[in-house]
Amino acid sequence: MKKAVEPSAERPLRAADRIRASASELFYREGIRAVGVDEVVERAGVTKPSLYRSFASKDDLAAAYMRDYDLDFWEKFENPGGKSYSDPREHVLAYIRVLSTRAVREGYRGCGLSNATIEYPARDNPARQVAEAHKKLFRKRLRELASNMGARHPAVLGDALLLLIEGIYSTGQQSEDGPAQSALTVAKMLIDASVAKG
Amino acid sequence: MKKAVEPSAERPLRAADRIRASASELFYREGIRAVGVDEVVERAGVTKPSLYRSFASKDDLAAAYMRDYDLDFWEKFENPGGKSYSDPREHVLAYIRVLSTRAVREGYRGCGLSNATIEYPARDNPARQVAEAHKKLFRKRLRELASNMGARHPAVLGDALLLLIEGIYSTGQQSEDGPAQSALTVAKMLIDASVAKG
DNA sequence: GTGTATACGTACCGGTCAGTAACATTGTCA
DNA sequence: TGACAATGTTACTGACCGGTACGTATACAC
Repeated sequence: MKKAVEPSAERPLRAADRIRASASELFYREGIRAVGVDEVVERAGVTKPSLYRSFASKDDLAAAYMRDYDLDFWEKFENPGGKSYSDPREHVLAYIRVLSTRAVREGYRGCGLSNATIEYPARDNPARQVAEAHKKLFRKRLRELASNMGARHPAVLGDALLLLIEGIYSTGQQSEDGPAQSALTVAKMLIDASVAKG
Repeated sequence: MKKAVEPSAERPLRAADRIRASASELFYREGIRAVGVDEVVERAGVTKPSLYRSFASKDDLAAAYMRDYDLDFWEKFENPGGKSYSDPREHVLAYIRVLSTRAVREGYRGCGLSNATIEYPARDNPARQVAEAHKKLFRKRLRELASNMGARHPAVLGDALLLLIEGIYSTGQQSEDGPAQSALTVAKMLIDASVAKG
Protein backbone atom coordinates (compact mmCIF):
# COMPACT_ATOMS: atom_id res chain seq x y z
CA MET A 1 0.00 0.00 0.00
CA LYS A 2 1.36 3.39 -0.96
CA LYS A 3 2.18 5.60 1.98
CA ALA A 4 -0.61 8.12 2.31
CA VAL A 5 0.38 11.56 1.05
CA GLU A 6 -1.80 13.30 3.54
CA PRO A 7 -0.41 16.77 4.08
CA SER A 8 1.28 15.26 7.12
CA ALA A 9 -0.56 14.61 10.34
CA GLU A 10 1.26 13.86 13.63
CA ARG A 11 5.03 14.68 13.45
CA PRO A 12 6.77 17.06 15.89
CA LEU A 13 4.42 19.88 14.75
CA ARG A 14 5.22 21.91 11.71
CA ALA A 15 6.63 25.41 11.68
CA ALA A 16 3.44 26.98 10.33
CA ASP A 17 1.40 25.51 13.16
CA ARG A 18 3.86 26.55 15.80
CA ILE A 19 3.71 30.05 14.34
CA ARG A 20 -0.09 30.10 14.37
CA ALA A 21 -0.11 29.04 18.00
CA SER A 22 2.52 31.56 18.99
CA ALA A 23 0.82 34.37 17.10
CA SER A 24 -2.56 33.56 18.61
CA GLU A 25 -1.22 33.77 22.11
CA LEU A 26 0.84 36.92 21.60
CA PHE A 27 -1.67 38.78 19.43
CA TYR A 28 -4.42 38.14 21.92
CA ARG A 29 -2.45 39.10 25.01
CA GLU A 30 -0.55 42.11 23.69
CA GLY A 31 -2.48 43.18 20.63
CA ILE A 32 -1.52 42.64 17.01
CA ARG A 33 0.20 45.93 16.38
CA ALA A 34 2.19 45.64 19.58
CA VAL A 35 3.77 42.34 18.60
CA GLY A 36 6.53 42.13 16.03
CA VAL A 37 7.07 39.17 13.74
CA ASP A 38 10.42 38.58 15.41
CA GLU A 39 8.71 38.00 18.72
CA VAL A 40 6.25 35.62 17.10
CA VAL A 41 8.91 33.45 15.51
CA GLU A 42 11.10 33.50 18.58
CA ARG A 43 8.31 32.20 20.78
CA ALA A 44 7.45 29.61 18.13
CA GLY A 45 11.06 28.46 18.12
CA VAL A 46 11.41 28.98 14.38
CA THR A 47 12.88 31.66 12.14
CA LYS A 48 11.42 34.44 10.13
CA PRO A 49 11.64 32.95 6.66
CA SER A 50 9.53 30.07 7.93
CA LEU A 51 6.83 32.56 8.72
CA TYR A 52 6.93 34.12 5.29
CA ARG A 53 6.83 30.74 3.57
CA SER A 54 3.45 30.03 5.12
CA PHE A 55 2.06 33.56 5.33
CA ALA A 56 2.31 36.26 2.73
CA SER A 57 2.64 39.07 5.26
CA LYS A 58 2.02 39.99 8.86
CA ASP A 59 -1.47 41.09 7.84
CA ASP A 60 -2.02 37.64 6.41
CA LEU A 61 -0.86 36.04 9.65
CA ALA A 62 -3.21 38.33 11.56
CA ALA A 63 -6.07 37.18 9.35
CA ALA A 64 -5.16 33.56 10.08
CA TYR A 65 -5.22 34.39 13.77
CA MET A 66 -8.70 35.79 13.29
CA ARG A 67 -9.88 32.63 11.56
CA ASP A 68 -8.45 30.46 14.34
CA TYR A 69 -10.09 32.68 16.90
CA ASP A 70 -13.39 32.45 15.09
CA LEU A 71 -13.30 28.64 15.17
CA ASP A 72 -12.43 28.63 18.83
CA PHE A 73 -15.19 31.09 19.56
CA TRP A 74 -17.93 29.01 18.04
CA GLU A 75 -16.80 26.00 19.99
CA LYS A 76 -17.03 28.02 23.19
CA PHE A 77 -20.33 29.58 22.23
CA GLU A 78 -22.15 26.52 21.04
CA ASN A 79 -20.90 24.36 23.92
CA PRO A 80 -20.44 26.70 26.83
CA GLY A 81 -18.53 25.01 29.64
CA GLY A 82 -18.19 21.92 27.45
CA LYS A 83 -21.91 21.14 27.57
CA SER A 84 -24.53 21.39 24.87
CA TYR A 85 -27.93 22.94 25.42
CA SER A 86 -31.25 22.37 23.76
CA ASP A 87 -33.12 25.18 25.50
CA PRO A 88 -32.05 28.48 23.87
CA ARG A 89 -32.53 30.48 27.04
CA GLU A 90 -30.32 28.14 29.05
CA HIS A 91 -27.84 28.07 26.20
CA VAL A 92 -27.34 31.82 26.11
CA LEU A 93 -27.34 32.13 29.87
CA ALA A 94 -24.71 29.41 30.15
CA TYR A 95 -22.46 31.21 27.70
CA ILE A 96 -22.83 34.47 29.57
CA ARG A 97 -22.22 32.76 32.88
CA VAL A 98 -18.95 31.24 31.68
CA LEU A 99 -17.93 34.41 29.89
CA SER A 100 -18.56 36.77 32.77
CA THR A 101 -16.62 34.50 35.09
CA ARG A 102 -13.62 34.73 32.81
CA ALA A 103 -14.13 38.45 32.28
CA VAL A 104 -13.65 39.42 35.91
CA ARG A 105 -10.38 37.57 36.19
CA GLU A 106 -7.11 39.45 36.04
CA GLY A 107 -5.50 39.69 32.65
CA TYR A 108 -8.73 39.20 30.73
CA ARG A 109 -8.35 40.70 27.31
CA GLY A 110 -11.83 40.64 25.82
CA CYS A 111 -12.71 39.38 22.37
CA GLY A 112 -9.79 39.14 19.97
CA LEU A 113 -12.07 39.88 17.05
CA SER A 114 -13.52 43.02 18.57
CA ASN A 115 -10.05 44.14 19.58
CA ALA A 116 -8.74 43.70 16.06
CA THR A 117 -11.55 45.89 14.75
CA ILE A 118 -10.30 48.62 17.03
CA GLU A 119 -6.65 48.11 16.14
CA TYR A 120 -7.45 48.30 12.44
CA PRO A 121 -10.03 50.97 11.63
CA ALA A 122 -9.46 50.56 7.90
CA ARG A 123 -12.23 48.53 6.33
CA ASP A 124 -9.99 46.78 3.83
CA ASN A 125 -7.69 45.28 6.42
CA PRO A 126 -7.73 41.47 6.06
CA ALA A 127 -7.94 40.77 9.78
CA ARG A 128 -10.72 43.25 10.19
CA GLN A 129 -12.68 41.71 7.37
CA VAL A 130 -12.64 38.32 9.07
CA ALA A 131 -13.75 39.97 12.28
CA GLU A 132 -16.60 41.80 10.58
CA ALA A 133 -17.86 38.68 8.90
CA HIS A 134 -17.76 36.90 12.24
CA LYS A 135 -19.76 39.58 14.02
CA LYS A 136 -22.37 39.55 11.32
CA LEU A 137 -22.87 35.83 11.80
CA PHE A 138 -22.87 36.13 15.56
CA ARG A 139 -25.63 38.69 15.39
CA LYS A 140 -27.65 36.41 13.16
CA ARG A 141 -27.15 33.49 15.53
CA LEU A 142 -28.27 35.50 18.55
CA ARG A 143 -31.36 36.62 16.70
CA GLU A 144 -32.09 33.00 15.91
CA LEU A 145 -31.76 32.01 19.53
CA ALA A 146 -33.93 34.93 20.58
CA SER A 147 -36.53 33.76 18.14
CA ASN A 148 -36.38 30.23 19.54
CA MET A 149 -36.96 31.65 23.00
CA GLY A 150 -40.23 33.04 21.78
CA ALA A 151 -39.26 36.69 21.97
CA ARG A 152 -41.87 39.17 20.82
CA HIS A 153 -39.20 41.01 18.83
CA PRO A 154 -36.35 38.59 18.18
CA ALA A 155 -34.26 41.24 16.45
CA VAL A 156 -34.40 43.47 19.50
CA LEU A 157 -33.61 40.73 22.00
CA GLY A 158 -30.81 39.48 19.77
CA ASP A 159 -29.33 42.95 19.59
CA ALA A 160 -29.79 43.43 23.32
CA LEU A 161 -27.83 40.27 24.01
CA LEU A 162 -25.14 41.26 21.54
CA LEU A 163 -24.77 44.69 23.12
CA LEU A 164 -24.56 43.07 26.52
CA ILE A 165 -21.96 40.54 25.45
CA GLU A 166 -19.81 43.16 23.74
CA GLY A 167 -20.12 45.21 26.89
CA ILE A 168 -18.73 42.29 28.86
CA TYR A 169 -15.81 41.94 26.47
CA SER A 170 -15.02 45.60 26.79
CA THR A 171 -15.48 46.26 30.50
CA GLY A 172 -13.75 43.02 31.42
CA GLN A 173 -10.49 44.56 30.28
CA GLN A 174 -11.01 47.78 32.15
CA SER A 175 -10.93 46.39 35.64
CA GLU A 176 -11.49 43.28 37.61
CA ASP A 177 -14.49 43.58 39.88
CA GLY A 178 -16.15 45.24 36.90
CA PRO A 179 -19.76 45.36 35.71
CA ALA A 180 -19.41 41.94 34.11
CA GLN A 181 -20.34 40.49 37.47
CA SER A 182 -23.88 41.78 36.95
CA ALA A 183 -24.10 40.45 33.42
CA LEU A 184 -25.98 37.26 34.16
CA THR A 185 -28.66 39.11 36.09
CA VAL A 186 -28.94 41.62 33.28
CA ALA A 187 -29.26 38.89 30.68
CA LYS A 188 -32.14 37.34 32.59
CA MET A 189 -33.83 40.70 32.85
CA LEU A 190 -33.56 41.23 29.14
CA ILE A 191 -34.85 37.80 28.22
CA ASP A 192 -37.70 37.83 30.70
CA ALA A 193 -38.78 41.28 29.57
CA SER A 194 -38.71 40.19 25.94
CA VAL A 195 -40.46 36.86 26.09
CA ALA A 196 -44.23 36.77 26.23
CA LYS A 197 -45.30 35.56 29.65
CA GLY A 198 -47.81 32.84 30.37
CA MET B 1 -3.90 97.60 37.00
CA LYS B 2 -1.27 95.04 36.19
CA LYS B 3 -1.99 93.05 33.05
CA ALA B 4 -3.10 89.60 34.16
CA VAL B 5 -0.40 86.99 33.68
CA GLU B 6 -2.94 84.38 32.76
CA PRO B 7 -1.14 81.62 30.92
CA SER B 8 -2.22 83.32 27.70
CA ALA B 9 -5.75 83.21 26.41
CA GLU B 10 -6.67 84.15 22.79
CA ARG B 11 -3.66 84.59 20.47
CA PRO B 12 -3.23 82.68 17.18
CA LEU B 13 -3.23 79.44 19.21
CA ARG B 14 -0.07 78.08 20.69
CA ALA B 15 1.89 75.16 19.33
CA ALA B 16 1.04 72.89 22.26
CA ASP B 17 -2.68 73.46 21.68
CA ARG B 18 -2.45 72.86 17.96
CA ILE B 19 -0.62 69.64 18.72
CA ARG B 20 -3.27 68.54 21.22
CA ALA B 21 -6.00 69.19 18.68
CA SER B 22 -4.16 67.40 15.92
CA ALA B 23 -3.34 64.44 18.14
CA SER B 24 -6.92 64.17 19.35
CA GLU B 25 -8.26 63.97 15.86
CA LEU B 26 -5.68 61.55 14.53
CA PHE B 27 -5.49 59.32 17.59
CA TYR B 28 -9.24 58.96 17.67
CA ARG B 29 -9.67 58.26 13.98
CA GLU B 30 -6.70 56.00 13.37
CA GLY B 31 -5.72 54.76 16.80
CA ILE B 32 -2.76 55.90 18.87
CA ARG B 33 -0.29 53.24 17.84
CA ALA B 34 -1.12 53.74 14.18
CA VAL B 35 -0.23 57.43 14.19
CA GLY B 36 3.36 58.64 14.23
CA VAL B 37 4.52 61.85 15.86
CA ASP B 38 5.57 63.16 12.47
CA GLU B 39 2.01 62.91 11.25
CA VAL B 40 0.76 64.70 14.36
CA VAL B 41 3.09 67.66 13.98
CA GLU B 42 2.57 67.90 10.25
CA ARG B 43 -1.20 68.16 10.67
CA ALA B 44 -0.72 70.65 13.47
CA GLY B 45 1.49 72.79 11.24
CA VAL B 46 4.34 72.76 13.71
CA THR B 47 7.62 70.91 14.03
CA LYS B 48 8.73 67.99 16.10
CA PRO B 49 10.85 69.86 18.63
CA SER B 50 7.75 71.88 19.51
CA LEU B 51 6.01 68.68 20.42
CA TYR B 52 8.81 67.56 22.68
CA ARG B 53 9.00 70.97 24.34
CA SER B 54 5.44 70.52 25.60
CA PHE B 55 5.25 66.74 26.00
CA ALA B 56 7.86 64.45 27.45
CA SER B 57 7.09 61.59 25.09
CA LYS B 58 4.48 60.19 22.78
CA ASP B 59 3.02 58.33 25.74
CA ASP B 60 2.71 61.63 27.53
CA LEU B 61 0.91 63.13 24.54
CA ALA B 62 -1.40 60.15 24.47
CA ALA B 63 -2.22 60.71 28.13
CA ALA B 64 -3.01 64.35 27.37
CA TYR B 65 -5.32 63.16 24.59
CA MET B 66 -7.06 60.96 27.14
CA ARG B 67 -7.53 63.86 29.53
CA ASP B 68 -8.96 66.04 26.76
CA TYR B 69 -11.25 63.21 25.73
CA ASP B 70 -12.39 62.77 29.29
CA LEU B 71 -13.38 66.43 29.56
CA ASP B 72 -15.22 66.30 26.28
CA PHE B 73 -17.00 63.15 27.33
CA TRP B 74 -18.43 64.59 30.50
CA GLU B 75 -19.72 67.59 28.62
CA LYS B 76 -21.51 65.28 26.20
CA PHE B 77 -22.77 63.01 28.94
CA GLU B 78 -24.04 65.61 31.35
CA ASN B 79 -25.63 67.71 28.62
CA PRO B 80 -26.66 65.29 25.91
CA GLY B 81 -27.64 67.12 22.75
CA GLY B 82 -26.74 70.38 24.46
CA LYS B 83 -29.61 70.19 26.91
CA SER B 84 -29.57 69.53 30.64
CA TYR B 85 -31.92 67.12 32.35
CA SER B 86 -33.27 66.96 35.85
CA ASP B 87 -35.00 63.60 35.52
CA PRO B 88 -32.33 60.88 35.66
CA ARG B 89 -34.25 58.51 33.44
CA GLU B 90 -34.67 61.13 30.74
CA HIS B 91 -31.06 62.13 31.19
CA VAL B 92 -29.67 58.66 30.53
CA LEU B 93 -32.10 57.97 27.71
CA ALA B 94 -31.17 61.24 26.04
CA TYR B 95 -27.49 60.34 26.16
CA ILE B 96 -28.15 56.93 24.70
CA ARG B 97 -30.37 58.39 22.01
CA VAL B 98 -27.69 60.83 20.89
CA LEU B 99 -24.97 58.21 21.19
CA SER B 100 -26.72 55.50 19.25
CA THR B 101 -27.51 57.96 16.48
CA ARG B 102 -23.82 58.74 16.14
CA ALA B 103 -22.88 55.09 16.47
CA VAL B 104 -24.73 53.92 13.39
CA ARG B 105 -23.11 56.52 11.17
CA GLU B 106 -20.25 55.56 8.91
CA GLY B 107 -16.79 56.09 10.31
CA TYR B 108 -17.87 55.93 13.93
CA ARG B 109 -14.93 54.93 16.05
CA GLY B 110 -16.39 54.24 19.48
CA CYS B 111 -15.01 55.57 22.74
CA GLY B 112 -11.43 56.79 22.58
CA LEU B 113 -10.87 55.78 26.18
CA SER B 114 -12.11 52.24 25.72
CA ASN B 115 -10.07 51.96 22.54
CA ALA B 116 -6.91 53.08 24.29
CA THR B 117 -7.42 50.39 26.92
CA ILE B 118 -7.38 47.85 24.12
CA GLU B 119 -4.38 49.38 22.40
CA TYR B 120 -2.41 49.38 25.63
CA PRO B 121 -2.99 46.23 27.68
CA ALA B 122 -0.20 47.14 30.08
CA ARG B 123 -1.58 48.51 33.32
CA ASP B 124 1.19 51.03 33.82
CA ASN B 125 0.68 52.80 30.52
CA PRO B 126 -0.07 56.49 31.21
CA ALA B 127 -2.90 56.73 28.69
CA ARG B 128 -4.49 53.57 29.99
CA GLN B 129 -4.35 54.85 33.53
CA VAL B 130 -6.33 57.94 32.61
CA ALA B 131 -8.84 55.74 30.81
CA GLU B 132 -9.21 53.41 33.77
CA ALA B 133 -9.78 56.26 36.18
CA HIS B 134 -12.40 57.65 33.84
CA LYS B 135 -14.30 54.37 33.58
CA LYS B 136 -14.32 53.99 37.33
CA LEU B 137 -15.94 57.40 37.68
CA PHE B 138 -18.39 56.73 34.89
CA ARG B 139 -19.54 53.57 36.59
CA LYS B 140 -20.05 55.45 39.81
CA ARG B 141 -22.03 58.16 38.04
CA LEU B 142 -24.31 55.64 36.36
CA ARG B 143 -24.95 53.94 39.67
CA GLU B 144 -25.85 57.31 41.11
CA LEU B 145 -28.32 58.00 38.31
CA ALA B 146 -29.78 54.51 38.69
CA SER B 147 -30.25 55.22 42.34
CA ASN B 148 -32.00 58.50 41.57
CA MET B 149 -34.34 56.64 39.26
CA GLY B 150 -35.47 54.58 42.21
CA ALA B 151 -33.97 51.30 41.04
CA ARG B 152 -34.39 48.36 43.40
CA HIS B 153 -30.72 47.49 42.88
CA PRO B 154 -28.93 50.61 41.68
CA ALA B 155 -25.62 48.78 41.31
CA VAL B 156 -27.19 46.30 38.93
CA LEU B 157 -29.02 48.88 36.85
CA GLY B 158 -25.90 51.04 36.75
CA ASP B 159 -23.84 48.10 35.52
CA ALA B 160 -26.54 47.14 33.04
CA LEU B 161 -26.44 50.62 31.54
CA LEU B 162 -22.66 50.62 31.47
CA LEU B 163 -22.57 47.26 29.70
CA LEU B 164 -25.12 48.52 27.22
CA ILE B 165 -23.23 51.73 26.54
CA GLU B 166 -19.91 49.96 26.09
CA GLY B 167 -21.71 47.59 23.77
CA ILE B 168 -22.81 50.55 21.68
CA TYR B 169 -19.25 51.89 21.52
CA SER B 170 -17.98 48.54 20.39
CA THR B 171 -20.62 47.42 17.91
CA GLY B 172 -20.86 50.88 16.40
CA GLN B 173 -17.42 50.35 14.90
CA GLN B 174 -18.22 46.93 13.54
CA SER B 175 -20.85 47.95 11.05
CA GLU B 176 -23.37 50.59 10.29
CA ASP B 177 -26.89 49.30 10.59
CA GLY B 178 -25.63 47.57 13.73
CA PRO B 179 -27.32 46.64 17.00
CA ALA B 180 -26.88 50.17 18.30
CA GLN B 181 -30.16 50.99 16.59
CA SER B 182 -31.94 48.89 19.20
CA ALA B 183 -30.08 50.47 22.10
CA LEU B 184 -32.71 52.97 23.12
CA THR B 185 -35.40 50.31 23.31
CA VAL B 186 -33.06 48.10 25.30
CA ALA B 187 -32.26 50.90 27.71
CA LYS B 188 -35.94 51.46 28.39
CA MET B 189 -36.43 47.75 28.97
CA LEU B 190 -33.62 47.70 31.48
CA ILE B 191 -34.78 50.74 33.36
CA ASP B 192 -38.43 49.72 33.45
CA ALA B 193 -37.54 46.25 34.64
CA SER B 194 -35.33 47.67 37.39
CA VAL B 195 -37.50 50.42 38.80
CA ALA B 196 -40.23 49.51 41.24
CA LYS B 197 -43.57 50.02 39.57
CA GLY B 198 -46.47 51.96 40.93
C1' DG C 1 25.54 7.72 -5.08
C1' DT C 2 22.97 11.38 -7.54
C1' DG C 3 18.85 14.02 -8.31
C1' DT C 4 15.08 16.34 -6.39
C1' DA C 5 11.89 18.21 -3.23
C1' DT C 6 10.88 19.78 1.29
C1' DA C 7 11.85 22.26 5.37
C1' DC C 8 14.61 25.33 7.68
C1' DG C 9 18.46 28.80 9.13
C1' DT C 10 22.01 32.96 8.57
C1' DA C 11 22.52 37.32 7.44
C1' DC C 12 21.04 41.21 5.60
C1' DC C 13 18.20 45.45 3.55
C1' DG C 14 15.56 49.60 3.39
C1' DG C 15 12.32 52.11 5.74
C1' DT C 16 10.12 54.05 9.68
C1' DC C 17 9.84 55.48 14.27
C1' DA C 18 10.54 58.08 18.68
C1' DG C 19 13.50 61.32 20.26
C1' DT C 20 17.46 65.02 20.24
C1' DA C 21 21.23 68.51 19.41
C1' DA C 22 22.46 72.99 17.76
C1' DC C 23 21.25 77.02 15.87
C1' DA C 24 18.33 80.62 13.57
C1' DT C 25 14.16 83.49 13.68
C1' DT C 26 10.40 86.06 15.37
C1' DG C 27 7.45 88.74 18.46
C1' DT C 28 6.74 91.06 22.91
C1' DC C 29 7.66 93.88 26.37
C1' DA C 30 10.68 97.06 28.88
C1' DT D 1 17.72 98.82 21.82
C1' DG D 2 18.01 94.84 24.29
C1' DA D 3 16.46 90.75 26.61
C1' DC D 4 13.51 86.89 26.84
C1' DA D 5 10.31 83.44 25.47
C1' DA D 6 8.37 80.73 21.96
C1' DT D 7 8.85 78.62 17.76
C1' DG D 8 11.07 77.12 13.37
C1' DT D 9 15.09 74.75 10.68
C1' DT D 10 18.02 71.23 9.79
C1' DA D 11 20.10 67.26 10.53
C1' DC D 12 20.91 63.43 13.00
C1' DT D 13 20.72 58.88 15.99
C1' DG D 14 19.77 54.27 17.40
C1' DA D 15 16.35 50.99 17.68
C1' DC D 16 13.04 48.36 15.58
C1' DC D 17 10.26 46.43 12.01
C1' DG D 18 8.48 44.00 7.99
C1' DG D 19 10.40 41.49 4.48
C1' DT D 20 13.95 38.87 1.50
C1' DA D 21 18.22 36.80 -0.96
C1' DC D 22 20.64 32.96 -0.43
C1' DG D 23 22.74 28.97 1.51
C1' DT D 24 21.97 24.43 4.15
C1' DA D 25 20.25 19.97 5.99
C1' DT D 26 17.44 15.92 5.60
C1' DA D 27 14.89 12.26 3.24
C1' DC D 28 13.24 9.73 -0.31
C1' DA D 29 13.51 7.95 -5.45
C1' DC D 30 15.89 5.60 -8.77
